[in-house]
This record gives sequence, C-alpha cells and structure tokens, in this order.
Amino acid sequence: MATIKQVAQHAGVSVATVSRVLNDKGYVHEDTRKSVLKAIEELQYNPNSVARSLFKKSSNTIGLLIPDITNPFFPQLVRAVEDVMYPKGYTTILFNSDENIQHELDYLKGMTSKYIDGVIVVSNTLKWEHLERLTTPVIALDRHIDDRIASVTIDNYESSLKALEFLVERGCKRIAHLAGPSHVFTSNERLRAYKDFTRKNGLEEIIQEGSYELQSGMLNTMQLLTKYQHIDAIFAGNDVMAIGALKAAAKLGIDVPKELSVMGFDGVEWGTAVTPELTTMQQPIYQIGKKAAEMLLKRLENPGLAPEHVRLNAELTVRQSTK
Amino acid sequence: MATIKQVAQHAGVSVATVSRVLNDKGYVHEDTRKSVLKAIEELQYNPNSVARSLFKKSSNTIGLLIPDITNPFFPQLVRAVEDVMYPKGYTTILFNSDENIQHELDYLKGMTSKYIDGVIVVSNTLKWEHLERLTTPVIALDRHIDDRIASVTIDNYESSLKALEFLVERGCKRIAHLAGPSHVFTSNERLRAYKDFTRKNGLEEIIQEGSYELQSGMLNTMQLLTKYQHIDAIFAGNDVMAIGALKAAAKLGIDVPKELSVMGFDGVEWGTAVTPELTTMQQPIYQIGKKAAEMLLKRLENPGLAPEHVRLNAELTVRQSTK
DNA sequence: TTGTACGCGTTATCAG
DNA sequence: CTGATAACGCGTACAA
Repeated sequence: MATIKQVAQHAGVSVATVSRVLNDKGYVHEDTRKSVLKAIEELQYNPNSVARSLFKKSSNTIGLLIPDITNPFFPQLVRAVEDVMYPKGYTTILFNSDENIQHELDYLKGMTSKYIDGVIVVSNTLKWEHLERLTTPVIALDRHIDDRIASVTIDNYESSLKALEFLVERGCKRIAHLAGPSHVFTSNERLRAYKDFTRKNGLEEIIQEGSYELQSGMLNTMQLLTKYQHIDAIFAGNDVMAIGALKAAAKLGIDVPKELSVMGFDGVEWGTAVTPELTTMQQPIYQIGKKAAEMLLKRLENPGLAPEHVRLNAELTVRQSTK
Repeated sequence: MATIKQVAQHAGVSVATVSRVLNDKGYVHEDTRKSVLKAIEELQYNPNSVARSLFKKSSNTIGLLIPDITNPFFPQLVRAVEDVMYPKGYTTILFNSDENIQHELDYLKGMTSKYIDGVIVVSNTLKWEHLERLTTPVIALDRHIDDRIASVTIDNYESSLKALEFLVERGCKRIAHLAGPSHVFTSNERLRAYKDFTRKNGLEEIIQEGSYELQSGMLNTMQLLTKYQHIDAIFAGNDVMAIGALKAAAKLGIDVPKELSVMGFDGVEWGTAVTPELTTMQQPIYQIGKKAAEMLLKRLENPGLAPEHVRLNAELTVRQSTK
C-alpha cells in the first residue's frame, strides 16, 4: 500500500531515483541504491501495476477466449497457456463465450480498455472484421480465421481420414459417423472427411448429427444401433460423444470392441477413465496451448512479425475400444 | 483508442462534462448531453478501465485461486463464479496454484498491486496470517480457514458417514477406504469419518492412501483387491480415484456392483461417463461456486459485513456402482 | 549521479 | 448547468 513517493521520502531521495533502482535503469550510486532498497523493504513497498499500466499502455495481461471451460477439452489448454505465460510475467484472463458472438464482442471491447496485450481465441464465429481493429496480437486456435491472423490448428480432415483408414484396416466394413454440431468448424471438417472417405471406398454413408455432449452421443448411438443393426464401427466427432457411444453399447449389451469398434477424436482425459479405454485420434492439446502461448509471446516482443500459421499433428492412440 | 479529452474537444465541452454524461452524475443540459453522446459515437470512444482503476483504486476484477483447473472438480466451480460475477461487471482472473504456497503468495501479492477487489480461494496451505493483510474481502472454499474469513464448505465428515451407512445398508461388510493425500483437508475429514465409522461398527479398517488421481486409484485398488480378497466395497476419497477403482475391478474381472460396490465422493461429470455409472456423495459444485461468488459480491458492496460461514449439503447420488 | 516536472486517462471537488 | 484543476501512482525527458 506504500507508494513510490513514500519510499522516496523514507530513503531521502526523489521518486525518480526510486524508479531507477526499481527498474534497473539509468545510473544510481551504490549507496543510495542500498538505502532505497532498504526503504522498500521497510515499507514493504510493492509497485502499483495499475499506475504502471496506465503509463506504459500495457498490462502484462493476455486474454484467453474459449467456448466453455466445462468442456473437457479446455482445461489442459488453459493450463498450457498459463504455464508458459506466467513465468514470463503475464497474467491470463479466461473468458467463456458459450459460442455467443455478443459475449465475444463484449469481451474484445473490454480488452482494449484494459490494455490487455494480446489474445488467444478459439471461436467459430469470430471473423477478420471483428478482430481487425485490435491493435494487439491475436492467435487463433482450432480454426484458421484469416491469413492475417496467426493460428495454430491441426488437420482435422487428414486426421479423420487416418482414423477411418485404421478402422477399415482392422476389418470394419460399416462405419457410422456421429457428427458434431454443424456450426462448429472442426466438426464439419471431420464430417467432410467421413463423407469423402466413404464415397471413395464405396462404403455406406451413415451419419447422425449430435451436439458434442455425452447424452447426445449416447442417445444418437442408441438410435443408430437399433436402426442399423449391421454397424460394426462408430467414428465419433469427439471423445465425449464417443464415450456416450460406449455407454450406449454397454446398455444394449453390445461388446466393444468385439462387435463394435468406437473411435473418438480429441484425446481428452476422460478417454482413459472409461472401460474399455477409448481409441482416439489424439490432439496434442497441451502442445497446442503451449505453442499458441509461445507464438503470442513472440509477437508481444516483436509486434511486427508476420502472422505465422502452424499446424500440429493429431496422432492415433490405439487403446481398447477398437478391434 | 480515443480519450475523454478528444471527445470533449470534438463536442466542444470540457472533460468534466463528458465524464458527467458518461457516469450519469451531476447535472448536464439535454442538448450538450446529446452532442457529447454523438461525439462518443463518432469517435467510438471507450472509457479506459486502467485510468479509471487508478483513480478508483478498484478494478472490477476478482481473483479465483484454485489448485488446478485440470482437476475435473474445478471447471464447474469456475463457471459458476464467472456466471455470477460477469453480469455484475466483474472480470475474474483464474490462478492455478498447484497447491504451491509460494505461487499462492506471489499471486496474492500481485492482487494488491492490481487493485483486485476480492478473492475466492481454495487452498490447503493458506492461513489467516497470509490473508490477514489483504484489505479486500476473501471467501474460502472447501475448507474453513479461520472464523474471520468467510467460507463456504460442505460437511465432509458427516457426508462420508452417510455414504458409509448406505454401503452397509446395502449389505457391504468389508469396506476399504481409498484415502486421498494427507495434506488435503477434505481428504482427512473423509478418512477420519471412515475410521470412526469402522470402529463404531466393529468393521475391519482397511486403508490405502492414494493421490486423488486416476492411476493412483487404479493401482491402489489393484493392491487392495489382491491383498484382501474379501473386500466387498470401496469408499474412495474422491470420484477420480473411484473411477480408477472401477477400472481396476474391470481389469481383474470383478463384477461391479455384484461382487464389489464402489462409492465415490465429489460428483464430477466423469462419474456419469463410465460404465457402470458411479454412485457418489455428490457435492453441489456449481452451487458452491455460485454461493461463494454471491457472498463475495455482497461483501464487495458492503465491506463491513461480518464473515459468513455457510455449509452446503452433499447428497448421495445412487447410480450403478453400488449394490 | 540525482531531482523536477510532466503526462498517462479518469473522476471529483469547487468555483462560477 | 459547466469548466478548471487536483489527485491517483508511476516512468522518463530534461536539467542540474
């Protein structure tokens, strides 16, 4: 609660001198330096971040805009971002948009007035025109928004193809797809891959659209399984739905993986909690967050940098839910 | 990026007047008011929060200090807090301490200099002496830190007793306890209840200490089950370990709930994802967060308030993992 | 090597 | 009803 002025007084110097020792800038005699340090100690002085921000027009804070921390995909991502930002002196502010564009815009607006230094966004609705006016660096996750906005993504299309190939390699012949919601970019990519794959391989196309939630995965699988009894594999749009599929199978007395193979997508921790453990196309979630944070850091230090676009690889993790 | 000064100039008035219309304070003629509004609109003026904070010594921001967002207990809690704070104009900053006292203290220190208006903490290490110096309201979650610090908790001891009673009602005779880490308050309370319960009912005391993690739950259950083959129920210190127990049972070919009942504690979402679904002593996680946020809000508006201590009830949720 | 004085963007007080 | 102006706490030219 002490101010720089009080420290100055206490040490018998001017505020400028205190500021100098605080920031190791300019010359300051070793003796006065010591007495200042002593005063700081005695008064338990702590520099005021707000005043500093006002002057610097920077708050050492970044924003992390995600749909919903309650979605098991995000906790790890958030951790990764914080793990790299905090040691560098940055505080990260989390924001749940619920995919609501109005919330997103509100937040973006607030950022500017808080001198927030940068943002990492994962959003299906934000476009270039919304981000354009920001003077701070932006990193887009999960989805490439615009060439002018740096991004870190994975190839949902290619990865889905690989997952599907694995399924046929293991002898699956009738693969259904539990698609995610159609307003979600990644979900569409996975669906597109499924469609292309089945067409190219002359497989039957069986699609059921869900909502990326557990219940949805379960219910839709029940429908699928009762409607088409010959299905021998399910490729789910995400792990949570895949786990719902596992539950449905258990409920119907269908043996996984003997009678039915289930493939997830994402690699969330839940997948290891269930029995059988979920085979999945695993995104390097922590790596994605880490990479994004690192990119942001780089652009914070060097604002002129051209927008980088990195694409990480998802990796098939074979566990127990597939043949 | 426009400042109040520019708006004033643009509207041909003084900054004082602009400030008045901005904050609806004091008298201002309707005509000048309109022209100011127009200027604001034209310049897309947005008040600068940092400058405002500096003057007001308040940032409309609260801190939320938790061990680890990656622990499935916390996402819901965080959501609850944000859901109540945001509509009231507060931003919440999340902080993961990893139960590291040094991190916690660092963070607390940073708070003061950022004019953060209040904190919600869930910590096993923080004591009165650490919080004493804060001038902002503090709410403790999960654990009662001191009478002088408001808190919202549940009765871990009583609830554990109830869970245990349920198990014996269902005919379980040899109940083992998968205890949580001993440095965690809630974990000790649950353990204490187990000890008292077994003693009072003349039951054998079988305790295995774990770390609240999935692997730990599984490994420790394996040991337990191979070492004491007569166990017919496991009372786990938390849901995650309980799910680990489920996995262990599956691996050993032990039927849950026929041969073994498994009882969790917490009520995290994972519990509904597994098969069989987990019977658990369910904490009202969202409610806890909501209540804490509401209490904080109340104390923010009325700083003089005496510290309130509310205790919420955990509720037995019977699903499929118990007889 | 050190101190003075101004500016960062707001709000509030006090004249007018 | 409106306008100067002094804070808020800090960092940095510019002088000394």
